[in-house]
Amino acid sequence: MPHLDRPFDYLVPHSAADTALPGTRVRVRFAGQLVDGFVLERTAASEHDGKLLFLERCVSGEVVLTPPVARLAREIADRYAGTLSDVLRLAVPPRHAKAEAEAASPAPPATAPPGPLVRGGWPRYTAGAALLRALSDGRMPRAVWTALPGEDWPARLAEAAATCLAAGRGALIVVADARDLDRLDAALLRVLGGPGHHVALSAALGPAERYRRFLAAARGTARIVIGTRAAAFAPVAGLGLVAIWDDGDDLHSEPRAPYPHARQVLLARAEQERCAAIVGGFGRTAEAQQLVETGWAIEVSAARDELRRCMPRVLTVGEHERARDPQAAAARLPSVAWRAAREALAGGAPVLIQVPRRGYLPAVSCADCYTPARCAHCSGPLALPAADGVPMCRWCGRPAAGHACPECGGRRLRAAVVGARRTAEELARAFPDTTVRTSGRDEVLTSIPREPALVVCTPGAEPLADGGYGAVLLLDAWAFLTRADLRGTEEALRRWFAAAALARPGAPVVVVADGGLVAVQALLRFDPAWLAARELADRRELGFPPATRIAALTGPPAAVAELLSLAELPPGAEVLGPVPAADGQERMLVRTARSAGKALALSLKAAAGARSVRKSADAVRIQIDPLDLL
DNA sequence: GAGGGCCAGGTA
DNA sequence: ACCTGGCCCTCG
Repeated sequence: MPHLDRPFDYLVPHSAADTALPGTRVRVRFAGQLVDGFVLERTAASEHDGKLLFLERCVSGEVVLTPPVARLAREIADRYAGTLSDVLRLAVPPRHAKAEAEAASPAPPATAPPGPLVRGGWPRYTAGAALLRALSDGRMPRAVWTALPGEDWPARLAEAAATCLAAGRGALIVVADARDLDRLDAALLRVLGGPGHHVALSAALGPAERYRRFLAAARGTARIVIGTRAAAFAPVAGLGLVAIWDDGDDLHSEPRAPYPHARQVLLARAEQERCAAIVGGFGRTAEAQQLVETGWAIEVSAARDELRRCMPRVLTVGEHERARDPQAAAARLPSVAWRAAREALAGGAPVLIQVPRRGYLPAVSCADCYTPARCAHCSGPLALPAADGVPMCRWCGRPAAGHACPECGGRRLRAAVVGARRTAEELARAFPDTTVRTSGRDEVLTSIPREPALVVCTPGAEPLADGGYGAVLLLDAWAFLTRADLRGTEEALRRWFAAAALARPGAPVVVVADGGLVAVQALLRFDPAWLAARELADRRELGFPPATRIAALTGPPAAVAELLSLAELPPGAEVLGPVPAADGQERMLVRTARSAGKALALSLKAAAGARSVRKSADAVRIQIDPLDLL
């Protein structure tokens, strides 16, 4: 409960004096019932005037909530207007007694920790060698790292972590998904020369294995922890470095209350534990740019001539050229893309084709008047799941067999957006002798061999190609940029860079979008920093995060209004809305200066506490700087 | 969330 | 005199 979000004092019986140490789990009687808790601190006296109860029971002597993590969780709860226990649910995995017992005698790492490291691939970057040197000296460098195209980023991060370990400190690296985690895991095994020094934490592990690995970190057996977003809270003994890869990926944003973002958790941690930080990616977010512009972090990116050496050759096909291109009308590929693909295949290399949408025809419109085809029931967009299928609503799933256009009565449909499956089908016809593979949500390919093939993928599912792709085609690239949200441009570029980074140096990257678009310009220059600086400037102008702090309050209108009436918002707070949200709810926004962000969150938390204490019905969701706002 | 005290307004 | 519901508070 938000109004109960504070520590409570208990007496420790003599029998528990050596067990109930800070960070252990206990059971206590609270308001008459038995509840779970963590020991936060042991003190000689209590400030509480009333009488104290004894701890009911020590659950285990295992220290699972180390004092630094407890402090971190408190700060994150405050920043996101949430409760400590909400954050702890994310931070500390459920206990698994068997795992705890069997791991009682931890198997130490098979190999000795690595010595001071080879400088690896970092000297290719400005300040790269200095970054490693600082890590190895145990200092706390902070870097926004923009990786070169084709970079073996898992190897670089593994080198940074190993350098920390050699200097006697731990490291924590967070990636977006299981695929990236596997790659990083493999890189660490290589660089560290074997298992034992590191653990990989992810939600996909079973409860026993998850807890087992968590304990290896908590006990300091494994000094390097890698994982997906929740690992940002993992205990790491003597933390020397936190790092996040691809911080623009939506997956770094936790979908459960209080909705923290892994980047922010790690940055808070770097401050609190006075350790080094690396925010890396092929692209750059406005948030990372802000770290550079405020001087919090330094920029680690390639010198221009180093970039030129490994940069692909970016070509654009705009809408005008497309319209005049007879082949484009007939098939999916503009002739520039067609030629690039053919040459790459002839040279024995695979070709990557990124399509923004999966499925067959994920959006269709009237063949006569181009009106988007919508569901008669819920107005959702109609899609064609297969060549000979019946159109279906993408929102409610109802088939729309008898669809007739409300504008002109036409019954024929045409593609409004072409999906990955349909693209693969068309390419198979256009290149009859070539293997066509697909990689998307349903089946993601990790890597493909060094041989001619067409690889159709949706963003984020690009397989690695041994030796790199001979050409990369970014089809329907404009589709990203028509998204109404603010992050559309940044997101488009992030995905294009991720795909283009897999091309061989000098190989063509064909982007089907107008060359005048800002995102396309950034791709042509291969300069994510330039786009990020523009993005950040735009956000400043519009008053959006990270230039400001915004809280989104979502719930039934009366509940949202009540919360706002109870909140003592910091001076200068600006209330915007309401806008309708799902299920008859509505959403209000509260905007403050960044410097008032903490006060904003605390005031909303206090108001939520007041609502909770008066047992107000209907929850209001409080989100700080939510991604879907942008 | 549970339990309890307090008060207003009802009923026996 | 007693019951009920709403309101508000505490919980160590």
